Amino acid sequence: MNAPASHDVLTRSAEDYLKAIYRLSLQGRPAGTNELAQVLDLAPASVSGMLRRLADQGLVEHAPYRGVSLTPEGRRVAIRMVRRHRIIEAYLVARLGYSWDTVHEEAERLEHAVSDTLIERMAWVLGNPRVDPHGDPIPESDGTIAELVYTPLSEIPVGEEAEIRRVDTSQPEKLRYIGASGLTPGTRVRVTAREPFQGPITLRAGDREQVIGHELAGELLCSRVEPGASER
Amino acid sequence: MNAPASHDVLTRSAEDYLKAIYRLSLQGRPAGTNELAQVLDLAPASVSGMLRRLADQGLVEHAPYRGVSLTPEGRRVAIRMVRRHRIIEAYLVARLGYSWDTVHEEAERLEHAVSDTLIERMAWVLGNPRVDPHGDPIPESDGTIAELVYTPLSEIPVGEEAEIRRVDTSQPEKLRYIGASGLTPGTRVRVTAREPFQGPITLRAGDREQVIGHELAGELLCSRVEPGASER
DNA sequence: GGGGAGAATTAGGATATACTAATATTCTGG
DNA sequence: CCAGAATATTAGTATATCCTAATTCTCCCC
Repeated sequence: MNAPASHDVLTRSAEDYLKAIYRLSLQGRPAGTNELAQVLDLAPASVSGMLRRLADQGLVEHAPYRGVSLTPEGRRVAIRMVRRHRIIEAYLVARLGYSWDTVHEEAERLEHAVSDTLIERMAWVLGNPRVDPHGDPIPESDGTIAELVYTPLSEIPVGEEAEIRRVDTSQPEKLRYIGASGLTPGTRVRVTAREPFQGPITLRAGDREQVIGHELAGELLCSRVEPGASER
Repeated sequence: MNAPASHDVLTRSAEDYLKAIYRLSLQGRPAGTNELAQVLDLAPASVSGMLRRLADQGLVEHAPYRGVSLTPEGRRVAIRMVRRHRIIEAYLVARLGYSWDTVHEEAERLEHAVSDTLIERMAWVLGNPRVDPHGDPIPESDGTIAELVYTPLSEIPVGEEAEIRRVDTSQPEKLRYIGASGLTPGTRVRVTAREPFQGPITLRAGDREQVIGHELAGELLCSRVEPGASER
């Protein structure tokens, strides 16, 4: 499938570091040590140590005191992990009755243990889905990933309609709340009001009106719907 | 489900040791260090060390120079691992197109990573199967396991009929050969000849006649079929 | 019942990963 | 342009697991 790749085998830890660095790199700048430590829930000193080892293996580029970024090889590994994670999530929800707020944790462990074969079979059984249950894009097995640019619901102008495409959190409580509010990917909403200074946003989905906080709205990524047109 | 249990969490290694000790204990005597080392593919010295640690944790009873056996707690863990392993095998074969000669390896890794929830969902989706694809019994979630006593095909008298119930190997090549020969669990065979001195055994399955070695026949576990009666 | 053979253990080291505490570097505001 | 804050690294340990080599124990045979 993929992984024509390299050397020996990576440890779980190494895989987690690479995935975290990948995610932080999406912000457009190298990832910082403290930042990584926070995401991985480790002491910064531990991160420093691991970064050196990853650099020795050619997986990251580490300029001390300057941050880390992935080498092409490290990026390949990271994207492979992301593919695994999201396919697992999609599979567990579609075939084993998982809810979208509980899959993350399970996938977090399984992604390190499954074979490439199993991943490809899960993907095949599901018809090679392009997104996971949260709307996150699933990288292709060749490493291609379509990181689509969506607009946070918090930035949709009042009066406009938008379709929720992706929910950018993995916190179970948040996901449960969002799910209970019916704001899952695929839902169309119209912003009917917005209070200034990061204030709450009022929206209408179908015939249901509700108010959500600005921060939460920032995690609901949408595509705008041209009035009377089909978008995407 | 199960695991109302104990202390912290066990490492993969510890789980593997316990499973191996459990398997060896089925022979009716405590497991030896070298024996374990061989099964686990480790140096005997490493096993000695781990046994002490497992004993400290109350999972095994280790009389130095005398062998190890499981404590009730250790046995609980071991059986839990066996349940996981077998449910995973059953699921992969039933739902993801795995063949019986490739599941073992995948299950060997997954059994350490899946949650109890996932295991129970897989079991549920399959209708709580009682055996895995090799005919090995799946322990109940409460730890009950029916280790049925079967007769090796190598001991079925000439002329008698038997039903293959369980195939006692995890070697992929062997399993492929057995599968290709049609000697899977559920198959009925009649022993038509047997050469002395561990010689080959001739058998008829349906209208197909074949000869298999004595050792292989010892790994095909059968229930004898009373002529003209339904057995079990 | 003394020697071995074989089985098992201990001694001493290596690797991978994490931690805390101490130190070094970089940035930033006055 | 420098002092303190923020950020990051190094030093020194700890744990878990494995290894090889050396030692100890058990058992059985002559």
